Amino acid sequence: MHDVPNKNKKISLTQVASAAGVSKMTASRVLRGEGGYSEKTRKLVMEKVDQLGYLPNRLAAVFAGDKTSTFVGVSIPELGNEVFSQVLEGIDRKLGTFGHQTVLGLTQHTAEEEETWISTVLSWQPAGLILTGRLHSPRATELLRNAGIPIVEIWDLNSSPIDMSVGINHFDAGFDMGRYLVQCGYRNLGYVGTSHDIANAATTRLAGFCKAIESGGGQVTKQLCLHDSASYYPGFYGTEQLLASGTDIDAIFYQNDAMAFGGLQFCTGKGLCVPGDIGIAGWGDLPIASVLAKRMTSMHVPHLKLGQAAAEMMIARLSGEPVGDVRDIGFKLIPGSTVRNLAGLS
Amino acid sequence: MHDVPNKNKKISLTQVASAAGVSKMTASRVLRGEGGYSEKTRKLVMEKVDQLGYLPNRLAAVFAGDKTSTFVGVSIPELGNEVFSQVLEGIDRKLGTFGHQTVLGLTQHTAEEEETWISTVLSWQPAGLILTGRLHSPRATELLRNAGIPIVEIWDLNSSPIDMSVGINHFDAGFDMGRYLVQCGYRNLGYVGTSHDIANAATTRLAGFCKAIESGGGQVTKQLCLHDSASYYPGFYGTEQLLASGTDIDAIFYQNDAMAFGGLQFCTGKGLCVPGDIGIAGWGDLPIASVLAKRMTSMHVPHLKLGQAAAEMMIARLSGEPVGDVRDIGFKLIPGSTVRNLAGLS
DNA sequence: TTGAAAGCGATACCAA
DNA sequence: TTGGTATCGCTTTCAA
Repeated sequence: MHDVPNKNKKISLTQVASAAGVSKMTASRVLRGEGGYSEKTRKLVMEKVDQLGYLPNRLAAVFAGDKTSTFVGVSIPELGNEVFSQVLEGIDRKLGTFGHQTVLGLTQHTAEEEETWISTVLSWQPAGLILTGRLHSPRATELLRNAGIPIVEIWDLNSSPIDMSVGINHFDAGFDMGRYLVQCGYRNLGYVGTSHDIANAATTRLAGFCKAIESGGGQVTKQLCLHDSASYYPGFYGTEQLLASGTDIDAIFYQNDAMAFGGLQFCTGKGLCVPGDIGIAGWGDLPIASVLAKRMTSMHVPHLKLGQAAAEMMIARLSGEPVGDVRDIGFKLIPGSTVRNLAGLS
Repeated sequence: MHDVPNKNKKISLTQVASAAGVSKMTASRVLRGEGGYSEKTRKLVMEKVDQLGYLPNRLAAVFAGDKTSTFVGVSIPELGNEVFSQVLEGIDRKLGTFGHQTVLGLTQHTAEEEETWISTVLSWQPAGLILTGRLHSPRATELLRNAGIPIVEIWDLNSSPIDMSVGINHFDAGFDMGRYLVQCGYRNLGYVGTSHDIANAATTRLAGFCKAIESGGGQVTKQLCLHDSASYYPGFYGTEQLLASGTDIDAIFYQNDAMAFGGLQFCTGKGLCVPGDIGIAGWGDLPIASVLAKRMTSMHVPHLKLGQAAAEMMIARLSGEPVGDVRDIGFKLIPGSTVRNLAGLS
């Protein structure tokens, strides 16, 4: 049908070698650029490679060398939350630079999905694993401990990781946000987020937040955890639900900026002034925040950098360089203008 | 350190078999549930599997069986554009349901990156490939034609695909949007998008858009293609640049809703009324559109469904079911309120 | 119902 | 600078 010479025919190294009139070992050496052959031989072999359209079978190579593959398994809860798509982008770009491939796993925030995915991906002899979150099922934990490959747990900083960890301390980040709102004079707080079957970073953040509010003499009157994705519309209707309950909330903390923007739109639509009538605080300093007229009160976390850092730790470990176990990537409060700024911060 | 029996030891099928006192063929049969063994044997083998913590080596299995793996390579231009993260989510979830794994490739919209990635991923003997876009380098095209595995080209509908294709006709979609704006009375249009080294769906869309505008007696006075990602802030500053050029534009068409929202924010910030002073049309009907006070004029495309459809075609093909070559997933104009609605559509 | 032997495509190791 | 041979973990094939 198409006049390509090798349609649907798999060419093996042996065929290349015999076409070039050398042994397959020589051909193998040339292809790996390992050295130990003459320039003439190299040319001859490469010529045949092009001619025959030879594609190496990496499966066989890994298998023969008793090595791991260049795969890195990466688990992410969901892509609908922009936070995680940024992290994934950071990881994949960096891994790609070093010749590794991402094998993706969307766990939908469940430990069960994660466990299934871990055992499958391990059977492909990956070079390493990058996992979002620190909570795994008992069997998953055992699999990970026995895997004998580098493992980076990201997002929620883990002071005693299975192997390595990159992220931030979400309790502290939540606490800082709570403390800031207290400083701004808020006492009667609400929270809108999403819930999942396993405790996660957002839960930890909320715990830190509550702690700070309570320490400051306030309280988190109403916490709403929707069974939905952490996106714009859930922020919108979550706010509606929260305010409908009639409690006299003076500010709302959201799981991320997307939800916060949804909430902002709901409030504005109802004729509420932000921050005059109600304060709004988001999380993540997501791209949308950069175009809003009022800077969103939020917490900046370098998501892309976090992903890159995770990939870098992985690669350093794979190349035998010394790597620290734990890396705190940091966060930064964005005071913004969607809460009253009595704190005098800028 | 941990009292697990098999820490860092790889258990092979042979070891399981000898522990169970059977041959490795019997053990292999049990593990694959292939039949041809007694219940007693099955129990015995499975017991040892649990005891030893055996994890199969799928690399070896694929290799031995001379089959393809359960990998499906999926190339996506970028995750920063929410359109693509939705498509990817649709693909991965569906593939996962059928026991396949996504090997991700972010091509950054370049044919060169795509080519490199294709040849790498092919060397892992994937079951199939799902590629975003229809334009590939000559070598990539040859590799794809010779790969002998199912290939789905998504996003930009391809009437003569390499193998299969799912998506929409972007020219038609762009044309429809253009025609609608003409019907609404707009004649002097602007465009803000991003550019890449290869022509892509957005380019095709723009071509259709221009065609419609010109057929209607208008013109697309200014087209801005930024070297940036198709996100909020580029929409914002792109609009600034466009309007600074002084041409008397009455409406702007954007590459997607995120950019359009950025533009909307810029216009509003400058005191322009939308759609009174200027019309704004986005693309994709992205999640943010659901919380805006004014419904964004846009084009709905079922991104998640598109991803799922691609995965379904792949799986149907892999299981030998008959599959059509081309599937049009459709689009739907959202008239919205960010353009003057003289057309009387609702 | 079970097992023994061959072989998948490459690399490691040792010899020439 | 080159080549022969064993081997990786599993499945296929054929025989018992």
